Order: sequence, then C-alpha cells, then structure tokens
Amino acid sequence: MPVQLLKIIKGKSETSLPSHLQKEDLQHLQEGLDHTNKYFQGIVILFYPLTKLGDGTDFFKIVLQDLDNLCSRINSINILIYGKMAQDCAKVIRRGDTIVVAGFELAKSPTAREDGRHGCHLELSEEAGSIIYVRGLLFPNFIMPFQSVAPKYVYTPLNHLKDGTVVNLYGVVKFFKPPYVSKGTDYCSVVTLVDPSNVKLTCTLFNGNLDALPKIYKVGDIVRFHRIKIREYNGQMQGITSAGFAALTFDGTVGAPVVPRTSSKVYTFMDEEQKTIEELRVWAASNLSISGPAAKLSGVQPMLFFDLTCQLVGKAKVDGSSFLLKVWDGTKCPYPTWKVPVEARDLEGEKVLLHQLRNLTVDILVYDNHVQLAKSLKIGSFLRIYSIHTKQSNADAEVVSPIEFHLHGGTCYGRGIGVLPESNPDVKELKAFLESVDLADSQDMESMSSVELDGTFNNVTDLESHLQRCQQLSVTVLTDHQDLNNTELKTILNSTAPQQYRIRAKLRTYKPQKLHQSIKLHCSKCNSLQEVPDGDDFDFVLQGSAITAPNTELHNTSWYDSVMWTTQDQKQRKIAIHFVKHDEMLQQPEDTLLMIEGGTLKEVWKLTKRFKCVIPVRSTEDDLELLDLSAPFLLQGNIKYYGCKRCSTPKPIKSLSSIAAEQRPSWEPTEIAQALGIELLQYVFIMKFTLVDGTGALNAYLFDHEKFFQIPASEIFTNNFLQQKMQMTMNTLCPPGRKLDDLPWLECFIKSYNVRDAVKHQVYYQIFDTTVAEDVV
DNA sequence: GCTTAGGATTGG
Repeated sequence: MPVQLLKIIKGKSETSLPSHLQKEDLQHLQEGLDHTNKYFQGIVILFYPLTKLGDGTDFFKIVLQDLDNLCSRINSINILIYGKMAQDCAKVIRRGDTIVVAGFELAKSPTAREDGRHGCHLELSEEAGSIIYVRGLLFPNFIMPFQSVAPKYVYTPLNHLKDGTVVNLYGVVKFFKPPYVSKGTDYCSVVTLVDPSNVKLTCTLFNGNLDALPKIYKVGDIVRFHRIKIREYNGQMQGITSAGFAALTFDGTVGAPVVPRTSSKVYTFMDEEQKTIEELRVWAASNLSISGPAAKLSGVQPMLFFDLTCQLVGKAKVDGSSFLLKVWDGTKCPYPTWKVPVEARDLEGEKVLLHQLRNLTVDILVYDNHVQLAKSLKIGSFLRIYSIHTKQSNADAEVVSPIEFHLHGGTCYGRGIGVLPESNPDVKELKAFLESVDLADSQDMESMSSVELDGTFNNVTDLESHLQRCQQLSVTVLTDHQDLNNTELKTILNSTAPQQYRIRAKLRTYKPQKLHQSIKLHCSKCNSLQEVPDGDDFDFVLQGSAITAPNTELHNTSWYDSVMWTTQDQKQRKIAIHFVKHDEMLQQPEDTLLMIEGGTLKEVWKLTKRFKCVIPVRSTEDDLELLDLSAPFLLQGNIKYYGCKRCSTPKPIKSLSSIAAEQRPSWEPTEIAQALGIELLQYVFIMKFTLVDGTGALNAYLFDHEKFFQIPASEIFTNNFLQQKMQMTMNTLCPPGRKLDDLPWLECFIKSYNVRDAVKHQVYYQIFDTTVAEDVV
C-alpha cells in the first residue's frame, strides 16, 4: 500500500502528528493506565519476517527502543501488528526508522522474562483503530515528516453498499435514536444517514460503552463511520457495528468549526476529511429538511411531541416504572403545568434553587426503559429530551387541567434522553440565557415583562402535526360573506377603491412584532388613536391630586358614605374613600363602586382587587371631580378605562347618583362614562399584515377590538395568559423562521378605501369579518 | 456470552 504523508501544508511537508496525541514514556506503559490519546515513540532495533498465524491472520513483530530511556535497564518493547496493517508495515518499516504508535492495546508480554524487554507488549491492528507513523523513511533524520502507515481510508457512497462487506462511510443524520439501554448487554443507537447519492442507510449500533456510540445531538449532524458492517435486512441495506467500529460526529452547520465529537479514541483526521465534511454540510443545507428553531417551554401546546433542550434541576423516583425529572429552559410555559407528587425525601436537587425556579421548572415523567438512564443523570447537567409528549387530560372542561409532560416508554421517533456537553453551542446559548433570567420576574404572574414576551416566543415549536393542519386548512375563517369567491391580490392591487374582497393569502410578516405595541386607544367619536398611558403617567396624576386635601364638607352624602384617615408616615397624607350606597345601604364589596382621594398607585390597585369599581377623584369647593384624563377615570377588575380628552366634557361626580339610584346598578363602564360626560376610549389592536398569495403582496390593516383574536384588547396588558395566547396565535399565523412554502393559508375578508390629502391619494386595505380559526386559538 | 434492534409516538 502506498505510504502517505500525514499532512501537507502549502505544498511543504511538515513534521506533524495529530495534536490530540500526547507522548507517553516507556515506564508509563502499564496495565490499568489509560493510554487513549497517547503515543509511544521509539526506534526500530529489530523486526521479524511477516508471518501468518494459525487462523490465517498476517502477523508482524518489531522491537522499539526508547531513545530517551537508554540508561534504563529495560528500554525496549515488543510491538505486535496484526492483519492488513502487518502487511503494510512489513513493506515499509526498516531498522533505524523512528516510529510512533497510537491506538494500541496493551497486554502482558509472555516473553518478557526471556527477552528482557518491557513486561507488556503493544498490539496494533486496523480493526482496533491503531495508527503507526514512520519518520525518516528515506532520510533518517528529524527534518523529515512522519509518514503514516495507517490505512488510507476509502469511503463508500451509500448507493454502492454491498451485503456482507465492512466499509467506511460518511453520512448526514436524517434520523437518530439517542443511545439507550437495550434489552441485551449493550447500549443501542439507531441512526439513519443520507448522502448526496440520496440513498438512505439505517444503522443499528451497539456498544457496551456509551462513549463508543456516535455523539449525535440533532438531525443534520454529520458522521464518519469506520468499519461498519453492511447487511441486507428486509430487502434493504442495513449498517451494523462490527469489530473496531469507530465514529466521528460533526456539527452539520455550514461554516461551523470542523471539530469531531468522538469518544477520544485515536483517530485520523486530515485536510481531506475536513473538505468532505464541508461539502456534506453544503449539500445537506439545500437537500435535507432540517427543522427550524428548537422548541421552548414558552412555545409548548397541549397534545404535541417536541424535543426540549434544558437543564436538570431536580429528580425523584416515583415508582418502579416511572421517574421524575424537573427541568427548566428559562422560559415560562404559557399553560399551568402539572406537578408530580413525590416524597420530599425522594427529591434530589438543591432545595433553594428548586424553590426559586418553581414557576419555571416543569415536571417530566419518564417511563420504563428511560428510567435507568434518567436515574443516572447529574443535577445541573444539560439535556436534550427527545419527543416529549404534552397532554391535557380534560382540555374541554370548565376547569382547564394542567399540561402534563410525558416521556413514554419505548424509542419510537427517537424518544429518549441525551446529555449535552457544556461545549455544545446550544448549551452555551442556553446557559447564557438562563443566567439572564430574572427570577423575581417569573414569580409574579401579573408582571409579565415585555422582555420575556419578546424574547422567548420567537422560538416557537416547529411541530409537524400543527404545520400540516395549517397547510391543509386556513388558520383564519370568515364570519360572513362565505358565498363570495376568492380574488387574487394582483387583481385587487389593479382595481379602484372602495371595494370588498375575499382573499386566500399567506402572512409574510406583520408589524409591530412586539405585540404589546399593537394595543392603542381609539376614540370612535373623533376617530383618533393614542398610545395607552403607562403606570408612571397615572402615578404622576395621582401625586398631583394628593396635594389637595379632601374636603370634609363633601363627606357622607345621601348616596355615599365616606371614611378618611391620615397615613402614619412622614408625609401625613390624607386619604378619603367614598363608598357608593344603594337604597341607602352599603353593598357587598364586589358590587360596590368607590371613589378615592389621595391614594397612591398601589393603594388604588389594591382596592380594585376587592371592589367592583374604583374612581380616583379630588375635592373642589362644592363637589368631587375626576382627575386629569391622562389618568384612567375608572378602574374595573384589571382594566383601566380612559376618556378622550378632546371629546369629553366631564360632569360633576354627583351625576353618578342617578345610576346608584337604579334598581340594580350594573356599573357598566359605558354607562358610567356617559353619566360623567366622558367619551370612552376603546382598546384596539392595530396591526399591519403583509399578505402574499403568489400573484402579489399587499399591506392590510387589522383594526380589532376582540373579534379577530377572540381576545379583548383591553385585557392584554394585564393578562399574562392572554398575552401568551396572542403570541401563540401570531406564531401560528406566521411561524418564525419558515420558508414561504411552509406558511399557513389565511382566508380573509378585506376592504379597500381611499385616503386623500392635498398632496397624494392612496388606497389602503383593512381586514374585517375575519377571525382566527377555532383550533388555532 | 455472541444478543441487543431492525425508525415510524399517544399509557401510566
């Protein structure tokens, strides 16, 4: 066989051994020590003729002397070479050559006593993955490079595999089952590969050592298998581990560093291999459908399967056939999640952390064959759990049951658990994210920060079943005009306004991407839109009003009872609360409207929790009056009601007494607004949808109170769950990171209208009579 | 001691 140079850089030979190999001294070659990634270097002082063993195996023996230990009593060692490697070596190795051996097996030398050499000998063979490098073949000096006697590997394309052969091959991972405990004695991993020949090969890999199996973390990874046996099974070629099987795994991302993941066995890896990996990456990028962004807990939905990259926070035994894993990924699941009851003493993990993360961790119950592996997992380790099943027992019931996370028994669809090393890029990203999570924030359901909303939902889960449904049906439905035919966007763009159309299109993109920015306040009288004031604005108005002390002459009238007190703090603030009566009686707090003077933001907010309506007021000489309309004039439940500054003409508070006198005052915001001379502002969603249908693209505005999303715009700000629901809806209508082909269809009703001003005339489009399909929300 | 699994979800 031709002897090859180990490495050639810029046309020049260089002395070079793989950098992962470290030199080992003769005296350290001992049984029980780990010689992985070690090499031994010596000079050939003796070699024997090539012979055959009883079973026909070629055999070649050489003796190496350790030049660094010439003074030692024992300074030489026997090297036994088997098989094809014996033949190759016999052709090139001569006395005086400097040799490096790696990937050897070490065994007791039966001849040590007679020959006076090292007590062990080294055994090398191609099957064991051994490598021999020879230095100075032609010029025995240290300027010449080492030359490799390692076999020149030939890689078989997947369409040229033959039954009964042992081959080397490259492939892109199309499917895999992470290593799991088989029913026999070994770990098993099933891997399906494809290559540019477009032929698939499913390999069944066994090994008692978990590390010997390929370290595949995701579809799209690239593997190099050495010495895999090919067999025919059910009319198809199948790969199966044979003696000396070795695997390297690479990240399949174009442009990522080409660093093999391996169980640190000795391996050859040269420029040529690097090129192969890069070529396969490029091929895979355009020929293999690799799923989009990974699922996050914030993106889970009931009744789906997904892979989760997460950190293990706690674990506990449950019973013989199931085991509990408590994990987090820094995002919050939008649904209530189930908690598996376990004995406190069975729960492993840091108590403080478990408590801190209680609202962010989810309980995953793993079953049967996964239990053994789950038990062995270390707290704090990073996992990828494949094909978790989310289940909701009675989703239709009045009381929504929590989402359950199951890792069912068996290994269908690659179901299983993989431990990711800290060096994994996904783990690095996750770690950075986990460190950035503000724990205080996640504890309070009502303080859903916009950062969380923006950040975590972009990675929505990419689940096939959902996608399929979206591709077949429309994700939106019409609430009227079903008899109308669809019109192509191109036709609409070429027509004059105003008109109405039914369309079928895809949502290419939308604005604003930060959904909370889509909420505005709308005045139906003057048609103006304004931003929703934030808490600081309200606080400012309240502080301003607190300067005026309550006028006690206005206390305790025929239609309200008043209480007043002074705060104990330095400010000595005076607070008055007026409880509106009905039939001269105070009502239950949940039916009561009250007015407050001199309260703070926090106090007002607290009162809204207990009482039906809260109206912040201040005293004048002869009546109570509303505050500035920058502040809400009414708070009911979680909703702040605002009035239009332009269209309102506030009336004295006593105008409310007429409602109080009603038989059953309902305290409807519209009614209160009317009584107080307030033009009520409506909460609306305003969004711009860019719709495409293959014939053209147009921007259509969505102007919606509640109908489209089936979520009241007024409640979005204060309802964490609704925010998430809306985000999920948008993720379904326009899944992030998808190609156009994979976007779902929307059935919409739109109307065109003209907007003219002095300089220009423009046609606008607005969506109406359309709602998100029932199974999408 | 020479098998194990051989891709194709849903139970607890």
